[in-house]
Amino acid sequence: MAAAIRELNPRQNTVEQIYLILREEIIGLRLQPGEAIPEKELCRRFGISRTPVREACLRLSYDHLVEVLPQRGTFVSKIRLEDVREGHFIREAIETATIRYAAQHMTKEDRENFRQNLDKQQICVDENNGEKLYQLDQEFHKYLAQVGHSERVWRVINSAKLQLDRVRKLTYPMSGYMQSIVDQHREIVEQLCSGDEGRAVESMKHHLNEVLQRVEILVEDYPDYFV
Amino acid sequence: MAAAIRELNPRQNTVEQIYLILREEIIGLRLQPGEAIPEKELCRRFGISRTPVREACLRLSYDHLVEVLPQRGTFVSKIRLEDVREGHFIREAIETATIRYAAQHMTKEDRENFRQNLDKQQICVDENNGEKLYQLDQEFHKYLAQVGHSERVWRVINSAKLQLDRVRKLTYPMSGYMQSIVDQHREIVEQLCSGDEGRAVESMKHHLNEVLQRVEILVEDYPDYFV
DNA sequence: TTTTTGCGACTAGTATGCAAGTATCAGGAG
DNA sequence: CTCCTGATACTTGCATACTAGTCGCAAAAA
Repeated sequence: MAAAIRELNPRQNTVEQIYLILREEIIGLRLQPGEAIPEKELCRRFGISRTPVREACLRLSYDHLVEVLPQRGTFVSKIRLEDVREGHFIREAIETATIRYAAQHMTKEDRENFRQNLDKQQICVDENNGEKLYQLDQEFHKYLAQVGHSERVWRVINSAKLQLDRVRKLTYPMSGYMQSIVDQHREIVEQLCSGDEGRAVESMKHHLNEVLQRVEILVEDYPDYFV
Repeated sequence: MAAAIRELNPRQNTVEQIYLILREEIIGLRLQPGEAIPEKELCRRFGISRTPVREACLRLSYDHLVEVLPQRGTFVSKIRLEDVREGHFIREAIETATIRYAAQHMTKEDRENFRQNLDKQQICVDENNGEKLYQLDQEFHKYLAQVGHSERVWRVINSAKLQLDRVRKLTYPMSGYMQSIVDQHREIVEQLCSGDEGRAVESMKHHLNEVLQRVEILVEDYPDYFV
């Protein structure tokens, strides 16, 4: 396990900071599925006591990102394909609803923001920058969910796709896939802007489904990550 | 605040038990929106130390059922109508998707279970037993979500409607409303069983929307519960 | 050789005390 | 009378110590 010590801001909520750091490392696969993460080691790493570390681990366990086994240890959860599929089901349901909602509530400013986001995405493809594309991808879907809504809708979507996200970046190197993602995003935006709600929904479904399909293939290549 | 001491099972996870008890009391309005619930008092009440109490409160705060304000106190959250509406949005999106899914995957056993549940609901209406109807209502939607899925889909729906549930029972006394709920449930099941997917979805939307409408009225009658 | 048993080193669960920030209210200044 | 100030009694955040259960290995028994 990585031993890099990161500075925490003592002014901010310690638990939240630890939680975000660990979550990011689990999703980024720097903490691998099945790996043990003893609380004591996390204490040493962050230079704090067990209490906030434990509370962060508990919160991660609510997200099903770690499993806390009493008197045995804390482990990064392995990925269950069943969970990925159910996350997809939930995500598809909400995201198609957000598409319908956005189609009717989008402002000129929203359109402009989407266009700018898409331009940046294209640059990432050209520069083969997967990490940045992932973030812009997140922003894209987040912004879509927030047209007319608070951050809460996005948080539900985000937590539904957590398990998927853990292996999603592994699919980026597939030939032409990053470009394909951006093309699909662009299609969705164009259909939204032209008011073609029905086709925008279908494009979103197709987009999400392809993401799922790509991930399901990974079970063969990375069997250790899955249950 | 209620001071009843409840026995905890020392064999089971303490935090989980506290969490479930408090959640149930918040949703049942025995702990009222805005009310302070100092951790120390909960310690006395359950006869345990602050650590597990605190962890339960943290978890409740992730559900937005309480607000933990550092150095100030822990309070039962007031209800934001905006949150109720967004919860409705999420719930409607997922529950209509579950209807579509159930329409295609329902077994004979499922049909029978729905019928039995509906019969019990009718008895509750006849006996004017709102508490029991609430539970059967929960079971109804839970069972629907679990046709072909694990409990996880239901948990997302349930957490989306948490804020709504906190005041939902207050609408039951409205004249004829309990019967109306059961009638709507019956309509959904009938359309599902006859394979009329589209109309079942519309019935579900109508059902959920009426629940929302009834709750929105309450803001006037119980202003203290809302922000 | 194989199986059983018990000790030791680990783990998370819980209790407790202190640190640090906030609200309240009494008392004094203006 | 009004406003400011400071002591005090709260609150939660965090650190630490202890409890209790699990795992693995070594040594003893079969």
